[in-house]
Formats: sequence, C-alpha cells, structure tokens
Amino acid sequence: MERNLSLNLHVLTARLDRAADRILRAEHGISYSRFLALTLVGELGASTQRTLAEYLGVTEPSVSRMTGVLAADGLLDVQPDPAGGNRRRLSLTDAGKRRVTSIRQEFEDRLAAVVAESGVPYAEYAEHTARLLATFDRLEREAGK
Amino acid sequence: MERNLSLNLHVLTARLDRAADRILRAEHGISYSRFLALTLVGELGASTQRTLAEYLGVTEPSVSRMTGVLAADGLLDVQPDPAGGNRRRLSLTDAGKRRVTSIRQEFEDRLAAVVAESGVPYAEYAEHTARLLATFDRLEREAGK
DNA sequence: TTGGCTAAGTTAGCATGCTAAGTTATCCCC
DNA sequence: GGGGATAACTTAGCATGCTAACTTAGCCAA
Repeated sequence: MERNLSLNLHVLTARLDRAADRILRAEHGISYSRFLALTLVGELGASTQRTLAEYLGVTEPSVSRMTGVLAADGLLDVQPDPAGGNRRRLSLTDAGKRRVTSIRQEFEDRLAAVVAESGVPYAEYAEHTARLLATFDRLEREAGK
Repeated sequence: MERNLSLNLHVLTARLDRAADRILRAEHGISYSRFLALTLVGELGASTQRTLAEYLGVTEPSVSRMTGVLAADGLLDVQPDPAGGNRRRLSLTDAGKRRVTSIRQEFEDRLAAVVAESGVPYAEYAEHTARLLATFDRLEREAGK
C-alpha cells in the first residue's frame, strides 16, 4: 500500500494542528481548539453553540464543554438567547477580543510559508481543499448523515 | 476572516476521519486509529513502535497504549526485538491480517468518489498534499523540533 | 568495569474528540 | 390548553491525542 491521500491528509493535518497548538500554548497561553472557537465566534459570527459546532466541524457536546471552560476563563460570554428557544447567545468578552486580535493572522502566514517552500500553488490548493470540504458536506447532508 | 486554508484542512480532515471511524466501527467493529495502525504494520512494515509513531504522525506514548490494546485484542503481536536494544518487534497476528485485508481499499475508493464528485483533480491534489507533508516534515526536522 | 549517554518504551494525568441518553424550551396540532 | 414533536443543550463515560517524567537496554569512553 502506498501512503494514500486519506492517510496523507490525516497525517499532514495532525502535524499542522500539533504545531499550531505548541506555538499557541507557548506564545499565547491558549490551545489551538480554544483559539479556533474564539476566532469563529468573533469573526464568523458563530452566535450559538450549534452554529459553532458546525463551523468547527465537531459535535455539540464538545462545544458545550469548551464554551463552559472559555466562559470560566473570562474569554467568552454565554447567555440565554433573548429571542427564545433553548439557545445560548455567544459573544467575546473584551479579554477574548484582545486574545484573538493579537494572534489572528499569524498561522495563515506560517502555513503559507510552508506552502511556498513546498512549491505547491497556494491558491489552487486552498481552492481544491475548500471544494472538497463543500462537496463532502453536501454528500453527508444528502445521505441524511 | 475568511475560512482560510489551515481551518479548512483541519475541518475537512476532521470530517473525513469521523466518517471513516463511523463506517469502520459499524461495518467492521474497529476504530479508524486502530485500523490505521494495523495497516501500517502490515503493509508499510512499521516494525517498531517508534517507526509506527512516525508513520501515524503521533507520539510514542499514544502508540504504546494502542499496541497494548491491539495485542490484548489478539490482532497484533508485540515482542522484544531479538536484535537487541529496547525495541519491540511488531507484527500482525493471523486475526490482524484477516481484519486488514478485508477492508483495505474501501476508504481510498470512497474518498476518491468524493474527490471525483467535487471536480478536484485527484492526482494533483494527492501530489500537492504529499508534497506539503514532506516539506513540513523537513522544516520540522531542520528546526530541531 | 563502570558511569553516563542515547534510544525506545512506559506511566500518569490532562485535553478534547465521540456516542448515548437525558433535560429544557418552544411550537404546533387536536 | 395539553401532549407530543423538535431543536439546543448538558451529562456521563469512553477513546485517543498530548507532555512530563520515569524505566530499560545497550553503547562508549575513561
């Protein structure tokens, strides 16, 4: 068996995530997962836990636990949604905003440097990856998931 | 912030891994992680825990625990390496071999179907992914890691 | 030969993913 | 208005990743 695409994707991403996590913990005192959650709330408007779970690609229980921790750390504000339902309204605290804005661009730049070094055309690879994600998303939805 | 490349890679892989895990557990009664480990021992000749950790892109303690479980399940044989050192010599049991060979090609085929559906050129994407992994690997090694 | 170095593996404990099952809030139909 | 759906969330417990620190086995130089 050659190292096939699914394995390479798995391993590449595992290494990138691990590196991101190491850098963030060392330089900013926060895990990659928590940073992603804060970023998605702050910049993509993930305003409920359900939405945040979708953006992150994880399940609701995972998000539920994490929002609890982030709220306890004073980085995230979690309130019942005044519009009703059983939703939580998520928003960054000032401390959360400071944390996110002080970091945001760094990773993409570092990854872009790796991509440049490798000779892989960035725009094309990014577009292909986005397209695969969108297609996989659609197929899972159609399959009833 | 747009959904950038690092986030898309993270989420795409998380979903692929989750789907693979669901399918394997339902249809073959084994987790994706354990299947990958068995496959790499059987087909790429990962003959020590150190090597297996490298192939999988995880750390030695993670592998150490998993080989223990796989050995307890009777799928993997773990022996002190007769050549000396503190190595373990890893090999599939007959049950392990049966498990792997009955599954192997399925995932790559399913992923290839998603790729085809998306219109992304498979060979090119696979080659780019492999190149990124190789480059990242080299950069980490050079950085002393 | 012995004391330290290195490589490989293990143990302990935490972070964060999951599924299954339960809770809470709203809606809608009779 | 009451009862069952539905959606969002939580709780419980397991799987598997990590780091830090320890153990084990062999090697090498004084």
